[in-house]
Amino acid sequence: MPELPEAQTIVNELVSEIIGKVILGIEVFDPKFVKQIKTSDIGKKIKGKSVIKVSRRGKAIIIELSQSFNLLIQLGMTGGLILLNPDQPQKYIRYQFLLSNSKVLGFRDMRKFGKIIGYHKEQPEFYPKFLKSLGPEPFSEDFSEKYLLLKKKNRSLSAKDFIMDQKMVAGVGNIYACEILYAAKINPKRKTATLKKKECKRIVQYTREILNRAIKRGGTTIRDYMRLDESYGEYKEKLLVYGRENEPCVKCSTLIKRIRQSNRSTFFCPCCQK
DNA sequence: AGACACCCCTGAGAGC
DNA sequence: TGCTCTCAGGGGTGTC
Repeated sequence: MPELPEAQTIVNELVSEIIGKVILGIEVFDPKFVKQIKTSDIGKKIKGKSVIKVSRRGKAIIIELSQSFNLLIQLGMTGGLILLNPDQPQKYIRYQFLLSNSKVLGFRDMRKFGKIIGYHKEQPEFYPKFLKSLGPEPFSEDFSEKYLLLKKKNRSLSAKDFIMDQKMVAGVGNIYACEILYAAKINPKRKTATLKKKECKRIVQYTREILNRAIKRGGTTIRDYMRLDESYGEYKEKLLVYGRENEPCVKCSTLIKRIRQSNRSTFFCPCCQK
């Protein structure tokens, strides 16, 4: 399940592969993936344009092309970009780019939650809604203890739902939300209104720390996520609570509990997280 | 505006 | 063996 570190890993690897390359075309195998612009038009819009920049916003990947045309790629639950080898056909490729270096960059997504949006960055009316509503990046100065204190007010949300809210901060999903709250010693069921100043400070600190550590290890592979070259992320072995129901907490040996919040699994230590 | 339910989608794994 | 059911969850939409 790609969250910020997985998206960043893909971006880091894409940079050396596609910057400066010209897009010769796109083949769309499942038109449902193309949003905001007609599937039949996307090829015309990007053909012949070169890749200027590859970046990330939250969990999404942004490919900037010449003439101010951008592609926003949302990975969804199981999506990923991989360089394709024509000799080894891949399943679940939903669309693919043909590049000027004769390489093919494919979007692989088993469960079809991903999407691609094409837009002119100088036409605000077409600017993706998703990008407009995103909260600050976790590594930016805007994401601070002060900001959290302001945002948590008047909200009856749980701490877990709060840090997973993309409008609050961009890029934290279910796995890292569990890990961040464990490191910050905060019970995921706590109402945001009850969070103290020093707890907000810890959320900021550990959000950055954990996401950074995961990026250094190439992200987390639980089931489907893969890197550009199809290798796996190595952060999974560093997870302290996620996926560890009934295993002893590494700090106090209390068994890790699993509950459901907003229809998603939450893992936490009932003893360490107050 | 916030809270919440529901929908999208496929394969793995459990249970019978 | 093979069928059916449940679960995984990011994000959009619709309703109250």
